[in-house]
Amino acid sequence: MTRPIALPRYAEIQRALERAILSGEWPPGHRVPSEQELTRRYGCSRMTVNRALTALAAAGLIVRRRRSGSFVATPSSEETVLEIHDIEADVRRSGKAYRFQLRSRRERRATRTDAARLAVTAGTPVLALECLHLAAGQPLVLEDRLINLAAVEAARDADFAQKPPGSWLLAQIPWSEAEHQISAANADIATAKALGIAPGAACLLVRRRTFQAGSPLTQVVLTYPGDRHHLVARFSPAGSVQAS
Amino acid sequence: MTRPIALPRYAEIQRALERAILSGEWPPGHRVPSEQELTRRYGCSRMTVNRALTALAAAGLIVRRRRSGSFVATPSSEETVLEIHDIEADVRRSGKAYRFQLRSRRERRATRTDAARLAVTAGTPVLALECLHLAAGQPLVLEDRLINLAAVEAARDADFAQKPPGSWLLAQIPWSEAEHQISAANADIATAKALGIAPGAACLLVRRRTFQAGSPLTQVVLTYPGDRHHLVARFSPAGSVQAS
DNA sequence: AGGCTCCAATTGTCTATACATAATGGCCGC
DNA sequence: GCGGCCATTATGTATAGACAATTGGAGCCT
Repeated sequence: MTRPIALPRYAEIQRALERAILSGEWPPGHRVPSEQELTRRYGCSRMTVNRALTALAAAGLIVRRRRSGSFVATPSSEETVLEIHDIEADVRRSGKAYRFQLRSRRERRATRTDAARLAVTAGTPVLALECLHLAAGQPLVLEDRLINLAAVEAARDADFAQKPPGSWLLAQIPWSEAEHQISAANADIATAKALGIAPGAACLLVRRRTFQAGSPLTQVVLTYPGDRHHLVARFSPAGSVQAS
Repeated sequence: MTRPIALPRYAEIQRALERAILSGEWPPGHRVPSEQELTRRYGCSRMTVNRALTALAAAGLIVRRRRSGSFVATPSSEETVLEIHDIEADVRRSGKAYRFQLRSRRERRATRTDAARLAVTAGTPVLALECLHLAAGQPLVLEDRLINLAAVEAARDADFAQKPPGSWLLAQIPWSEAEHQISAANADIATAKALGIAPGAACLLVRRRTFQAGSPLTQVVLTYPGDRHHLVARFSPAGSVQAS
């Protein structure tokens, strides 16, 4: 059992705000509590709160304006490699209708393949989900997810037919580390059929593993039609302040 | 006229150290002066110095170790989406033989297509290069590059048959901002032939534009065989990149 | 109404200080 | 020598306080 290690307070604050933003609880434009308010709420000094907010601003999650306050940033319409986004919130934000299909749900003990995908030992209880996200009625991305039930027990009882597992996880489970692998592959028959593209069409694969204090939480493979989607990353040499 | 705005002191320190590192004056492993020392040198408090060093550490330029001090980081051998990468150095680091072919070199005034790719006005002098990087004798990536000769005049006389343009640019030209777009596409006939893969095979496309103070320097499209290559990004919640 | 000034809220930066934490390198006992 | 203990050093986090810069909005004047 991994006891929650005491994070530094600034990190804790940062996490809390981050979750509210990424989960969609605070939509773009929503006003983040002022430093004063957070200082009171978390019982710490303003410098500590400031450090958390400054980091969030550097990460592009919030925008800060003197006298006005801090506001949740409106994400660019393109998906950013550097962040974990809630697909549902993303689609709705872009003004399109969102729909979601749970195509399969299987609870089992990890096979050797599962074990390799999730970085757990074989036999660990896992939940395998396959779903399809649709934007404006058109297939957007195929999600093939494994959840480590040993680490996320609540997932066993969650109703993933109603709420996409990504949204649920983002809202429920804090994570400390993530890893993306991005590659390309030709769509196989099943994938092509699900996404409504030609078999063999190039797809963009985003493989993501998320960890909490070193133990794996979930692994997901997102398959995007290659011609309809791209990822974007914008950055400066040393992560210095961006002039927007 | 933009008069030099007085940067905050932490930013000034950060930039000074950054320059020493990026210019190679301080090689990887070189010990950065301690906070004490910098405090004395810049005549400011330790918190201010600490802020600069913390930012550099977050950006992965330095590594900090208690009791030992701060050291210039050795660039990671992992290919990270977040960094601009010298393909030659990377291949050699992985122990494979590196070879490089300049397939074409054309100097011209920007066509409308060029202008759109590079974000310059049509008519600007540009250099168009196409090259192939090989690792262990096998085609690794196809590079299709445009260089803005108005911004990088020295490129006109550089011998890109000897040194890959990416390496040359990285060594010569400082950049302030970059943008990645990652997508997937099926290989067309020419691409397939160059990379030695089947026509229609899925390829990973990395489109990168680099800027200096707002003006575009270069645009490059890297085409990787989708099955042989992937990009990796490791990060923590707020987007602070972890150097592992 | 329209325009002006001024106040106050909020963020941005900086300082001085304090204590926690990690780890190197030497001291000491054997 | 050798092994373990410990002082020292450097970073990591946190605090309280201060002043600067920006700007939304209230209130005032015309």
